[in-house]
Amino acid sequence: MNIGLAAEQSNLPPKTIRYYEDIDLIRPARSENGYRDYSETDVHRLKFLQRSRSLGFTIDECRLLLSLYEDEHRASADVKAIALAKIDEIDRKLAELQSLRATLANLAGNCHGNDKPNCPIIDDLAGET
Amino acid sequence: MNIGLAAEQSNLPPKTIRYYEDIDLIRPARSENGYRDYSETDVHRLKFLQRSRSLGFTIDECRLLLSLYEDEHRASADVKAIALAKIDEIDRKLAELQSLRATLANLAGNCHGNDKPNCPIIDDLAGET
DNA sequence: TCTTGACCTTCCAGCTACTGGAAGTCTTAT
DNA sequence: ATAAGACTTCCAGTAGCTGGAAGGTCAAGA
Repeated sequence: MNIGLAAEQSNLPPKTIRYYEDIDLIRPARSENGYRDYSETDVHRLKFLQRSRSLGFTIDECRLLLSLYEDEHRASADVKAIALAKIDEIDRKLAELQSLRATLANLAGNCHGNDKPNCPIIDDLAGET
Repeated sequence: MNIGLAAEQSNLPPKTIRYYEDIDLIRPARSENGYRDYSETDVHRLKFLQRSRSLGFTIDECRLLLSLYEDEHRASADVKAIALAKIDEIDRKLAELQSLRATLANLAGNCHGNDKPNCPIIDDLAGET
């Protein structure tokens, strides 16, 4: 099938699919007219990539997951380790965002938000206690 | 003062400070030998940028905040609006990360994590129910 | 048959916010 | 005199696409 249909079925933009080919994540056949020709297997890979990316895995992690996906002798422990590492990463990001949020909420809570220039948010950014 | 000292005082790497000049966030004077020459005011701006960036504001938001910082006739409502918008953005990111985390934790929780190939994480990524 | 429009191709540039490195200049200390 | 260290500019690379230009291909309608 052509890239348009593959895009529709995998829920990925054609541009992204071409990019994935550029970075060797997928290697579709070519029709005689030079068009890319995706097999069902190719579409499975694309869907796998779409889902993996949407769960926050990086391209390199996707590459690894894809190789495990296609390895019949994989150990599920290897897959689980990747997922747990990603959860750790997410937890770190959550903590950071929560801390930022608390700081901003505190600053905004102390700001009158009127037409006067006096502003504790600006004061904080300027390093004034 | 030279860029090294300005870097030390603002807690920003020299490379970053030069980049900020490139994108017109700061315009230091030049000494006769061609070296950048930062005033106390420049350092205040740099510190302001460092703090703003560390709170998650984008460069463009910093540009805006900086203009408010230097505007004696600013309305604190304008500053507060930026902070509240950023909090909203953080909340959206938090929700997304929490959702990702829940999905991954659920998948990992169902995976035996042994040396067998059977793996519900891979199954999910592959779109298999 | 011709044309129009949709789809495909490649290639290049740009996005965010820096960061690394090369090649060369200047200052400072010994 | 020289060597270390700090400074300069410029170019390239990071992640993961996305937009656009210039052109080739294909199917349908007048």
